[in-house]
Amino acid sequence: MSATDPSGTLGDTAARGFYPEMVYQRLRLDILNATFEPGTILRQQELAERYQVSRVPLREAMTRLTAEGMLILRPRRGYAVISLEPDQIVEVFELRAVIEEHAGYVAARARTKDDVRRLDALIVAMEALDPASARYVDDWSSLNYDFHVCLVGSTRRERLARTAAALRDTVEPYIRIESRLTGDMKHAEREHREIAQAFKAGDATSLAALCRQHVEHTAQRLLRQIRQRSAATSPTHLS
Amino acid sequence: MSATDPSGTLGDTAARGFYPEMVYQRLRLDILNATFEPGTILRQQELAERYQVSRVPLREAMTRLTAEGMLILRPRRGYAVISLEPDQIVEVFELRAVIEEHAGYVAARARTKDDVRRLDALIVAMEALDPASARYVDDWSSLNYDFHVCLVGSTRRERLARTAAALRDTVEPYIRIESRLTGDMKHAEREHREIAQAFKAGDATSLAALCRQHVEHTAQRLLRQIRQRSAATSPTHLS
DNA sequence: GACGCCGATTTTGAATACAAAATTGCAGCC
DNA sequence: GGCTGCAATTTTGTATTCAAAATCGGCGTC
Repeated sequence: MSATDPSGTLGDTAARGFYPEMVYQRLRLDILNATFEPGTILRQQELAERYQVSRVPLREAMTRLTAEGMLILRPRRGYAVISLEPDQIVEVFELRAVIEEHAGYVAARARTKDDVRRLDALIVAMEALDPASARYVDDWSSLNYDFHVCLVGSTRRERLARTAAALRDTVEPYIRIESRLTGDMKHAEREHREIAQAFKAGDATSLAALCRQHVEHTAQRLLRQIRQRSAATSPTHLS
Repeated sequence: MSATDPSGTLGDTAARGFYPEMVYQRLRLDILNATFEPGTILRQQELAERYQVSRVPLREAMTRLTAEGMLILRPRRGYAVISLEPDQIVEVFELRAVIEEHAGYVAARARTKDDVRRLDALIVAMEALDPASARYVDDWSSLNYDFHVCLVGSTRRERLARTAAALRDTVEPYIRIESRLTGDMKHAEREHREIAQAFKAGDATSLAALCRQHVEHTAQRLLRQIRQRSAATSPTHLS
């Protein structure tokens, strides 16, 4: 799976100058970063100009993102960034828990020395970031994303990696939005170190459990934040 | 999730006369039925004529199927029906085992009386088919497909259903090809009855285990057939 | 006889053009 | 004041068109 094709949907060619792929990558990042917030309706003309292509390759990228669950299409109305209710976020995390537990189990057995080095390097990079920097949360999120890619990629199972990525992508905007508000990455970093340890040791049972817990804890933190914030935003009926 | 939108990728509208959706449905069935066998290169002009649309909506359908893993795109070369090595088939079934076990657990708790009736009806319909009929395997496969849709649909979890469907779809052509060769559906029918029983009883633990086993057994039967057949086809090196 | 090169043909990718549906804004009415 | 209906505008979906890349086939050469 090449670096420019994280979802592994293309064949073997490098696909230089293949517009749909490039637009897909850029639009995908814009959604993950919540540059286009959940619920945003995406005007085709506008986006085509943003990415400097015609509507044709743009629509191909949107179709792909729709199939992956990051966009929703209402025919003749347009595409919109998927907006998830708390219930749906829970659903995605439950599925992720099941799948990434499995991924952890497989990864502990299939991983190479190189995988171990890469994962460690990512942890070092994350912990080396300056929490006071303006880009802190975004940089951290990007590395954290790579951390998960590295982990499931170590399974050497294309389909598993794709499935896990698609699910992660749908909740990633929510995680980033809340991360920006809290700025607290320490909980995740502790869990990452535990995961890296079991990963290096090749302890499949432990790694599976840790991966599941990591997903569950992430869900818990996220949902707590969302509920707190929605309680604060809508003053409820007792004004 | 509407009957015309099994993958749940569209919004709420009925999408009348929306070509990409129609073409998607038809092409998808043609792949599931192995009308286009794994590895087949799909010529766009030819297919557009087959489905009576221009290449534009056809390509949209193909993009979607590519994202779902049923096609593969090699840019500037064309789309082809995905062709899986035995290893990859194993991978998909392992993932399915994990996911459908989870689905069984959830379904046993979320299912309605109507779901139970529908599942039972499907079993009755399957067992009522005439094994001597020319259409037997195809009709049975179609009902079997609905059986699984009903089961995971009973979880009321869109995302889970979509994920499970996408994985099933990639191996379905192989199952149908082998089913046509053997014509033996009895093993699956016995397992279906056990599943329906736990489903009706709402026994989450049993249903989860049965779903996992059903997937595993299907994989075992399929792979045994494939290996037998490939051994018979290629006479190996000892001529 | 096999291999490689070069032109003709096919096929895909992308832009443009057009048609149809949805949205917007405004006027008139209750 | 708010609602309804209609026209103008916008926006999407689809066909057509064109350009570029890949494939195919024949020819010559080794």
